[in-house]
Amino acid sequence: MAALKSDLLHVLTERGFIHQVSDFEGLDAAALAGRITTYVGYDCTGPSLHVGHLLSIMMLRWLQQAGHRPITLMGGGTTRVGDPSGKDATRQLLTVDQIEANKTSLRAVFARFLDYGEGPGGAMMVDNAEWLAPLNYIDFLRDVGRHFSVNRMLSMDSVKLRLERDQELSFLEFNYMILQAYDFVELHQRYGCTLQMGGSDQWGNIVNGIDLGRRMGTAQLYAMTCPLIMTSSGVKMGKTAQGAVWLNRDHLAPYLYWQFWRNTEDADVERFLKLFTTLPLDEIARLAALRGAEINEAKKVLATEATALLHGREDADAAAETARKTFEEGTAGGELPSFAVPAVSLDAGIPVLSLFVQAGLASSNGDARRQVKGGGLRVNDEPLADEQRMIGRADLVDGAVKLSLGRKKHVLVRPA
RNA sequence: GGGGGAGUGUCCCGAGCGGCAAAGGGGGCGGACUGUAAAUCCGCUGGCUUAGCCUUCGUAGGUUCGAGUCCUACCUCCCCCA
Repeated sequence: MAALKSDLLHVLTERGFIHQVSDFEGLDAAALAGRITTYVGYDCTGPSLHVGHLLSIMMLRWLQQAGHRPITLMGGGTTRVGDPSGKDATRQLLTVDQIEANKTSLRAVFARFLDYGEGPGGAMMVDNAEWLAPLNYIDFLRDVGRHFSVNRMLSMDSVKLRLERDQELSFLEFNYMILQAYDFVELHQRYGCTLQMGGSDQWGNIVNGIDLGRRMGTAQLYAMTCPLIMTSSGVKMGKTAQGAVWLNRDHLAPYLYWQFWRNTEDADVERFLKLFTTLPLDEIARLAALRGAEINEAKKVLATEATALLHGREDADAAAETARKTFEEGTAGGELPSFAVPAVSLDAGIPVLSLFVQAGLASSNGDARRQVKGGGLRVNDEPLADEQRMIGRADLVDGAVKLSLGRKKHVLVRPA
């Protein structure tokens, strides 16, 4: 690979964002020559994005920073079809209403990372339902479908894997790659978009778009993918057993988001600082050099910076302060998750077990009971030994009762 | 259409001579040790008003004192033949 000349590829490379690029030199030259327009597509399969999406958003952010124009493409049309990539089985088909609701709910997050201003480098939000929904079947087959070879489609990973494992692949899903390829061409024709980025599982779909573009006479298009992030222990990042690590604050409070980053494994700290914060590399190198318990300082910086990008500096600092009070002072910080109980029932007294269940720290009374036996529950930092205990007004400390499961999960119960 | 095989604990994989709340993993949660890390060790992992009761093995019936296990029908998936 020749020395990189463009800021764009330089930054993305040294921060570890790049997994594959279709034509490194060509893209480098294009980025150097002028403003390029790039898109990343987001399916509307859920009500919120999660940390798995963050990598591509950060790429768009750096790209905009380097003077180029990002497009966030909402998959209002493609989600009605469903991407088979990386999925074992057909997903439940979402209704159009659900997709629309999801789309609305996803939008806000992007504005935290990208500038949707009017300028030539301003980001754009586009929905592919705009051109996919009105398509006429016969026309589409003749104009676009004729460029696709079924022989080749069958050899694509997303299709091949399903066939090899004898897993159902509906004709509907089989069409997904055609629509995504067409999106790229459409975005090129409408907005001069020449680069599509995405996760490494999107490589095949993106390259299809480049091919289709060539056949339909667009300028040279480019593909760039980012790596699939696994934690050092080999788990796909952001998929906890409780569910995804959501970006929308009504799905995951800033404090809990901060906690997610704070609990990063030592071995991942440097990589995550590069990918998920905008700190300069020499600062990151300094933090990553910390050893032993000192690396916790780096984790706090990671947590605060990553949270600040998404939720703002103020909420990030508040989360950090709450964590400090909770974990270093052993008191209760104000940003801890809280849960309100009617004042009258508090006066009457509430059985501890059911209180833990209501607070979401136990899934059933039996679960809570087991946790008591295992020594995992605390009330106001006192280990809970008596599962019959009643919680009442007398247990309020500074207006709240602090319930804890293990050392990390705390909920404040307040009268309402 | 004909022949064969499979569906087990609402996270997954998976054993299961008619006595089964059902082996064993993985994952998860908790405890110990630590640094809110990793590794390691230990415990837990259907519900309840917990010496007991209730609900679970694709669905619905049946045989039996007793069914995940045997019988019948049906559903779904896979393989071979057409």
